[in-house]
Amino acid sequence: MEKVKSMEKKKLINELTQGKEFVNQLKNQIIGPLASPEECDLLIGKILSTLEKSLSILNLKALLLEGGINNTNNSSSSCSSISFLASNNNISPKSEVFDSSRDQLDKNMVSKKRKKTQQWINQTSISVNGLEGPCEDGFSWRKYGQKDILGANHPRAYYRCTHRNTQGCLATKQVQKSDGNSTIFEVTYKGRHSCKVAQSEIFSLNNQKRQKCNKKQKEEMVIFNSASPNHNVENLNIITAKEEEVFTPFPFPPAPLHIENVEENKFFPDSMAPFSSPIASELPLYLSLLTSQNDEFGMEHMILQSSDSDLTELISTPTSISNSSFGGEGMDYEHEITFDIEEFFI
DNA sequence: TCGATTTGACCGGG
DNA sequence: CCCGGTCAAATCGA
Repeated sequence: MEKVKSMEKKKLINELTQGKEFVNQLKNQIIGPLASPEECDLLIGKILSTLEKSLSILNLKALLLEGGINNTNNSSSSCSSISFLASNNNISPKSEVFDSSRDQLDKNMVSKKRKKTQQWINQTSISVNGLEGPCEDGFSWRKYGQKDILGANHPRAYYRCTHRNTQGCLATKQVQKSDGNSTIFEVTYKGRHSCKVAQSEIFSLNNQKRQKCNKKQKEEMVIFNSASPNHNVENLNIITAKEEEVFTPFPFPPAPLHIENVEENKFFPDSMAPFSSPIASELPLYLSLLTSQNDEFGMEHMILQSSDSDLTELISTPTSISNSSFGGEGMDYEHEITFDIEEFFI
């Protein structure tokens, strides 16, 4: 295990160092008078590649961690279950769901009394042209409640999928302004979209995004190059938010992120499991998607969280083709895995 | 008129 | 009994 850690560390450092070099080269290309679009494109490709490899390594690490927690090291059938802490800035303020789930985890060590639907926490910071609000995520939501939460400065809003009645889509989300930074919205997704409308939108938008990906990356590079040297995350958020109308809204957290109890992998036949092996062939594509999402919506981090899902609720969800593509229903989540880069190599 | 939002009431877990 | 989550009637607005 220690050897594996050491190797991963070296690989990761190597990849990140390479990436840094490529960025420097790109910087010189852009600033220099002989900037050629082809070379920039090539460098961007290299940078993305190193980042993807780094993420792959991080994914592998998370899987190993999960195995350690589970004490059932069947990582070959596990899905990645990572909380992405993209940077140390804007560390998440205390997340209630997160903490309660941590309690849940502790309790689960003793008993499995209560089951909850799976949930994700997505922090967004959007402040564009004086307008503030959580970013669009590609789905249509209907607000059904608002509640003042004890100890929180801001009320929590409850949304459910607009297609709940028509298609029985049981996805819900909760939106709450962060206590620490009122421009940050903590969005907690619960359940899974089963509505066809939303998913077809997502698929078409994702396709559009892939086509425009390269072009967009160039644009971002230019934007960042012209930005002040000490631009921060807020800058990023503003830039990415402005691009929202052009690029894909943040889709519902994709299935491969879900934590899955190894023993219950029956919901993921091998042929369907997005991470049937720690670094599967689909991984680069998936990671590419993932990083794109992060870029576009300025997520300071995206905490993935698993808890026990409500099996009965999930079973009642109408089945559709796209359901399976979103990761299979009825998974019974047992564990919460958080991923802290700082502790990564301890 | 109809769909979305607001908001007080209600429910259930802890 | 407290608190988070949901319901549903009232209200809004396009």
